[in-house]
Amino acid sequence: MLIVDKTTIAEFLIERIKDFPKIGGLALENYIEIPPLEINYTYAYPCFPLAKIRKKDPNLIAKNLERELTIPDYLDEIKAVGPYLNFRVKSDIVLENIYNLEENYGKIREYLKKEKSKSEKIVIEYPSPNTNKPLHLGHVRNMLIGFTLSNLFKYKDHNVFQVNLNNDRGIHICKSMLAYQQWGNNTKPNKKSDHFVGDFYVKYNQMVQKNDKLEEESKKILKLWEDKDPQIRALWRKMNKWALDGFNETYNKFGISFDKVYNESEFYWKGKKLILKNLDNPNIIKQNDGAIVAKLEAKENLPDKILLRSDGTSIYITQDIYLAYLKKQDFEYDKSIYIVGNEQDLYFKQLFAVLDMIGFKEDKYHLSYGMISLPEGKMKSREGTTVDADDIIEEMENLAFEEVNERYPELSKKEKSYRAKSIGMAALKFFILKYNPKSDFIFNPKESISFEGETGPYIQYCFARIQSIFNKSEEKIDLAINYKLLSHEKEIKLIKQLNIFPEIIGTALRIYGIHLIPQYLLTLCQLFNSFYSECQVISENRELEKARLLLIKCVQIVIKIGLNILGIETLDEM
RNA sequence: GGGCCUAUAGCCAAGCCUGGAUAUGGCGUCGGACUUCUAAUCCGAAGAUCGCAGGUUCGAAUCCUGCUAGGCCCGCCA
Repeated sequence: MLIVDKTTIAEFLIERIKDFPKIGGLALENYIEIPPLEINYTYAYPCFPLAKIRKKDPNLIAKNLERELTIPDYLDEIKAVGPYLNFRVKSDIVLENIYNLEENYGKIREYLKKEKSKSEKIVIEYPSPNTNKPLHLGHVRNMLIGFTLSNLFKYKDHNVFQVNLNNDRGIHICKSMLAYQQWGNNTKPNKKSDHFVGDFYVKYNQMVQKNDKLEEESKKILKLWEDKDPQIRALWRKMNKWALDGFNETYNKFGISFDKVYNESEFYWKGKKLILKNLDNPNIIKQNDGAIVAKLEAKENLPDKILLRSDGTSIYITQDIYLAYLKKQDFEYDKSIYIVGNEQDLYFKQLFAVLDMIGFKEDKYHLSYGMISLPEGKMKSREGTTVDADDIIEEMENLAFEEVNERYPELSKKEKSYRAKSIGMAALKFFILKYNPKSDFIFNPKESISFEGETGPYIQYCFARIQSIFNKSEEKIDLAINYKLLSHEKEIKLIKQLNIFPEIIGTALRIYGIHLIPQYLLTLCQLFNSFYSECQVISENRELEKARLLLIKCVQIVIKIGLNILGIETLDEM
């Protein structure tokens, strides 16, 4: 087995071109690019830098290189096109690699070189909800990013620990509690229990408009809570359980589980000691009013940050500092990742700066994702104008059920709802994951719930179509094919796309760009569908059929790897 | 007042890290393809001053500067 990627091509060129321009510090792979889709070559070397050195026309240099270079056995062709030197990798190599490695194909470089890019311990913290209201679309994005990133690290053989932090105390919780005390009549949930709790949070915010005394009342409850008033604590435990029970149901729907769940209420005061211990640090100062502040302005060019209130009590960052140590102690991690929205960008810069300042120089990363808003504007949980996580799942599944029902009315109800669940979740997950996590986007409920175009079901459909061909074909799939037969333009494009999959996986991990995987799958499936409509697989020509079967088998393998990482199921029929 | 982010066809996005081939898809619009492996599909057409103005470069959507518009954030909330 042999790997041919950008690095391979760059190594090949560097060995043979004496004046190959080595621009400082770049990784080898950066000299080579993947040509645009319409160019039927796998890799390209642009000759402009050489042209500069040699003071010659890049077109001419490309032509000369084409003549001078002996084609290595892993390439079909080296071809000068304008100022570009293009390379085409042999189909045999690509298809054999995929067929032999199967689910491991996406990590072929590590696999073959056995350079065992050492397995790291990685802690990923998400979605860290407040326990006073149900999960909404923002949490859905958070969960999908966290889950997918975890899968991606796991796929690359890292040791991933998923942890969740329940923000289960504080004034916002007390507001829901107050509303329940006032208007709840001590009733039990008559609906999904976190929704039941959330209704009281909305109720509070409605009522506080008319009666601003409620504000004070909720502060009283907070005080009572902190004084460990038994009745308030009992109410708090009861409502928190309702909220968390509801969350767990939703986590289950997404297939998410955690290695450890932290509750803010169990340690929020513990950071205090840590801060006080660092008072000898010249940048951590006790002000005249007693508050402790981290001076970040001079050194870090960040606003100063209060670490402890003037009355000595802790604030949010106090416990986050403690939690950083706690996670290190619990997992001995190499890297700690926080999945948190971009409205907290500054907060995390400050948190990390403070941690560095007090000697906690661990590898920390804030994966900051953009907000989802609705066509009419921002979602506000206070006003209950959010897109609810459970509702959107249900809506997607219902619509998928209708679609399945329309196409295959004769199927059993059980089979219909099995497919509907799978397709509905695929649509929801893919819709959110195909966007760059860093950018904001607008969720238009009417247009978003679609099973056509750039969607999860489109990818699933592709998989099922391939499966259906396997069911019909009498030929055996194996590597004993005539690779020369795969010469149709659509086939060449497909093989080119298959070849770059491991590099996509590598880049996605390096830049935390998990959207690269859905984007890649879309292109792959578009190419497949285009191939499908032009090239008949099952055929009188047995040799051709065998060749094409192997090709689409490889497509199916890669789709499966990709969807697995996204937490999307494949269906053999749909 | 300061900081960060964003701006790509009617709409939604990819591409920006690492400058390179005619700016890539989808939705919508118009036209076409099911007696052939699943039409949740495919093919074709129309549709882009890549926010504006400069700069760097052989070459800029991509890098730099300024400007405009929008979003988010800015010491005792979480």
